[in-house]
Amino acid sequence: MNASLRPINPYISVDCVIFGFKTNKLKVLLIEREYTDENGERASDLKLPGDFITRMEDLDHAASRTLKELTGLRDIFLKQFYTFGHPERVNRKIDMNWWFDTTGMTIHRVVTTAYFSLINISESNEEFAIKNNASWIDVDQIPILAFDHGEIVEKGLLHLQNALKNEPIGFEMLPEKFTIRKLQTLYEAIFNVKLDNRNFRKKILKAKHLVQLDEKQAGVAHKPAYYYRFNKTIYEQTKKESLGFNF
Amino acid sequence: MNASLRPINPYISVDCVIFGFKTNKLKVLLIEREYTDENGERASDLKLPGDFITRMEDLDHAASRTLKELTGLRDIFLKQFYTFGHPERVNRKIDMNWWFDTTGMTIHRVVTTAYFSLINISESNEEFAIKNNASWIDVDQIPILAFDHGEIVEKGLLHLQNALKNEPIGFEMLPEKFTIRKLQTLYEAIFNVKLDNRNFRKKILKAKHLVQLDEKQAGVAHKPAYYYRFNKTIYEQTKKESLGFNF
DNA sequence: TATGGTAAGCGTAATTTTGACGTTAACTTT
DNA sequence: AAAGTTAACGTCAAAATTACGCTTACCATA
Repeated sequence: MNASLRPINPYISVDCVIFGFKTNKLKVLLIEREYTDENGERASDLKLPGDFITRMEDLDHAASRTLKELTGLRDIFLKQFYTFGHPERVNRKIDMNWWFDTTGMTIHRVVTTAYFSLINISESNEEFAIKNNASWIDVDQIPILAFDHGEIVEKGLLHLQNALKNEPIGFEMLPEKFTIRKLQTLYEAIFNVKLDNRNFRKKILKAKHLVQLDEKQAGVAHKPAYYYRFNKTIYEQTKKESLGFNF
Repeated sequence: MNASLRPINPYISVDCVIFGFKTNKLKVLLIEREYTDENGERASDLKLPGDFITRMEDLDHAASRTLKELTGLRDIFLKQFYTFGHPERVNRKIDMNWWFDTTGMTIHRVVTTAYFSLINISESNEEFAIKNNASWIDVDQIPILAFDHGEIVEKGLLHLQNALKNEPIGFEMLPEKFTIRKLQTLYEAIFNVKLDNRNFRKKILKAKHLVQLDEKQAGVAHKPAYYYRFNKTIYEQTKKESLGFNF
């Protein structure tokens, strides 16, 4: 993170709103940031994973680099959603100071391009994240964040919802094999609604891209559910270009 | 446009994909750019309206400023859709030279945030645009453009289509008063499909936000159509948060 | 003045989709 | 063995979609 080691472009950064699903809740991965407050005392708050881009680096590359450094993961779902460029978006003393501390440069203004990412939280990548002072915070328990990151998370959630309405990307936050019910609770968490399990099943299976496996749940105190897997090939072949207007 | 006159931020620019509707075709407003080619001869091609942001300027502000300078219009539909930041996105000699000529600076790399805008082409704003060497080009007749602007237009069209599926913004490209059929041809042009007039009417009028006026068409060789107007208040009150998944 | 062409605007009828809910099956826990 | 839970199947009415038929009101031309 020390800019003196790398030739950064101090005008442009990327920030990642990384979503995950744990204990049936939608979570965001946030990093603890330590800084010196106005009384000269050490304090901490939370920020989004992000970084300045380097001199000749693509935005997408900077985002996936950030993700990799934080989680150890490659090739995960990552989509640009908005660029925040208000000249006063970062104007608090503690934020300016933190930039100076981490880059060694006096930075006045940064335009940041935000990405959202979907991750299947696993033990290994969670441990990896914890080592980097990151932790999964419930989306509706997010405290005041550093910079304008609260606004970015909010907008990111809206974009996630919109994306999920138009393409089946929910499975990106689940293990390879998952039950229909698990997918349903994921949708419920993201849209903050209750859905009817029978109708959800009907609707999601009508599209053919979820294939049932032979394997069932085990050890559950009820009729065990079959596991399913997303099949990208089927999805590509069967997706219809619906021209249905929603207004 | 000469940077020596204004304190620009030479790292970040905005570009506007300005859509309009003329003779039942979807058009994009492009500017003729003159440059000196590799043989030292004057040549010209087309580019998107855009500009570097100034030192303390918001991205949205830069975009609407660009729009105002080009069309004379204020308060028109304008929405950010994507930021292009590939380090090699501008690497042709003629493009680099053109930057040098217009800014007086040697510029290596620019990240640009793209907006799309919807305009009701009128005589007055078209004249205004022509004075600035701009002209309305049919979306499926677009030649090779300067910089990576071809790619930007393409992505802009996809975002326009997506936006139009989720909110009734088509009227932004029509006069205050318009017929249902005109709106239909607009949808047909944007999505490049044929629609059934009876079903389109049914669907669009089911939402209550288009209100019929007393005025009819005149001078047409068929039953004259009533004019309609978009009513924002009704739209805000009646829009429903549809949670319908499209996949 | 009559006739033909055209799009407006009304309607109908079959099909598909949605939403609410009933029911049995298959597992664990007590 | 009984109770509790969710899976997975099915039913039914209402709503939305889709494909059309038809009459109306205008202009153009004969």
